[in-house]
Amino acid sequence: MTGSDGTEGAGTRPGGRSARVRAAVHRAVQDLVAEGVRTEDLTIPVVAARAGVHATTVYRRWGSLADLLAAVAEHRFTGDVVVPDTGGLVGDLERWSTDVARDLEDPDTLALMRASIGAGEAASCACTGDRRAQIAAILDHERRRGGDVPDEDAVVDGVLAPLYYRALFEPFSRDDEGPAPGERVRALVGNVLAWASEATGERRSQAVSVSP
Amino acid sequence: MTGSDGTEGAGTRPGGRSARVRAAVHRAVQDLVAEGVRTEDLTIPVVAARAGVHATTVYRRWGSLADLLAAVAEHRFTGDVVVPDTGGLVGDLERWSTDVARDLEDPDTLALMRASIGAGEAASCACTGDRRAQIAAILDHERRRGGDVPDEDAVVDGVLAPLYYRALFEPFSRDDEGPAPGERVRALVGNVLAWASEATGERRSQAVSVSP
DNA sequence: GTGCGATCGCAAAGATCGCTGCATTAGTCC
DNA sequence: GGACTAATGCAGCGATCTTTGCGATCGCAC
Repeated sequence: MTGSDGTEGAGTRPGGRSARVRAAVHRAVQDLVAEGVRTEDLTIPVVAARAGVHATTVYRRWGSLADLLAAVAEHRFTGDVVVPDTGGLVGDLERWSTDVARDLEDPDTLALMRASIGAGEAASCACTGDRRAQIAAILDHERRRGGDVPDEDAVVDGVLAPLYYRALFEPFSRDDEGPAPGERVRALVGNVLAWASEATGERRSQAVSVSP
Repeated sequence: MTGSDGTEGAGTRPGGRSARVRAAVHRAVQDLVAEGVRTEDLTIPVVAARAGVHATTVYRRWGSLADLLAAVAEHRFTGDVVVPDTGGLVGDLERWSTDVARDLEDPDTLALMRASIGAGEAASCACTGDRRAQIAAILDHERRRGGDVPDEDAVVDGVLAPLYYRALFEPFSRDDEGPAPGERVRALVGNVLAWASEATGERRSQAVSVSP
């Protein structure tokens, strides 16, 4: 899911040891966060010790914990979901949304997201990774098939936002009552597509397209 | 939910000085966060100094910064929005959503929310305050008027979630292009009500009610 | 008004963090 | 294979945080 293990390969010397250190530190952050280490106890010396790396290295390469978390979040939330191609828009969106929802169900992922959000705006924005790009790709597929597609922002508002909201602010209702995850995702996708097909006529840019 | 100024109102002595200290500390946290103090620089001694209170007091009463932030967030995000009564469901929802959106536009509020989310699950959930209760109240008003109302979860998914998502993960698009805040809110509310009126018949519990 | 107990301020000690020189290792280029 | 240089390890320092014990203050009940 994470592809290769190093993310900022653009450095001047991305060779063997640097990549190993980076991977170890990233892994350490994810492990610690997953183990439920409180945000205030998650400090650079702790991360360094877990990674088997000297704390100085972490200070020099990432500077602050916020930057480190941002890097880890960006590395974690990009490229982990492959854009599906089931042959139809409904299938693509449902499959993709299910993948996203499953990702957000993971307590480790959620913990990393919380920590990143707390670290600041940059790390926060990194949590959505390339979700918009994935949506755009799915819509483009369908558009090339000649189908009518909803607005990208409509998908963000109608599918992505509810998934993230529930994951963040109502995590308790995960295994309580309520519809199964798959069913919930299908309902959300269905609603978005219903607006779209309904608004192909006049009020497309009025009721559905609610953003840039 | 505690009504008075203190969050842990169940204490043994909620009297004058304790209340003053609590208010001063809460105020200090909000002020510091509003001033853009980085999360890693927001420490208990700093808060105490700003509040004109000894750090020991803060340590003893709140223990950790996470708990303090959780208390402040809960205090901040409850009771700040009065449920409107404009005489109709559309007006009520639009007015309430606009209030919520305006609240989320405030950088201070946003920063506090970020810090709280980073502080843990409890503080995170406190950020939504009694939003669900407010929605339920609005829907109840309309129900008593005899009107058809959408599901509470439909409003959460269709209005609340998009507002929170944008505020958290795409704060940059605040004053860029795109529709005015009011227009955006109206579009979201319009969509939710469109599903509802459309689903009054058969598929109410299928397409609209996507959760418990 | 008086007594009790919770709460707060104060000062000092212990612990941890974050940073800065210097020596060493290990990629990378020729 | 050899030289060059980025990247890491190491030790130590100052600053800050966090805790602890004690006296003083203030709110509450009688």
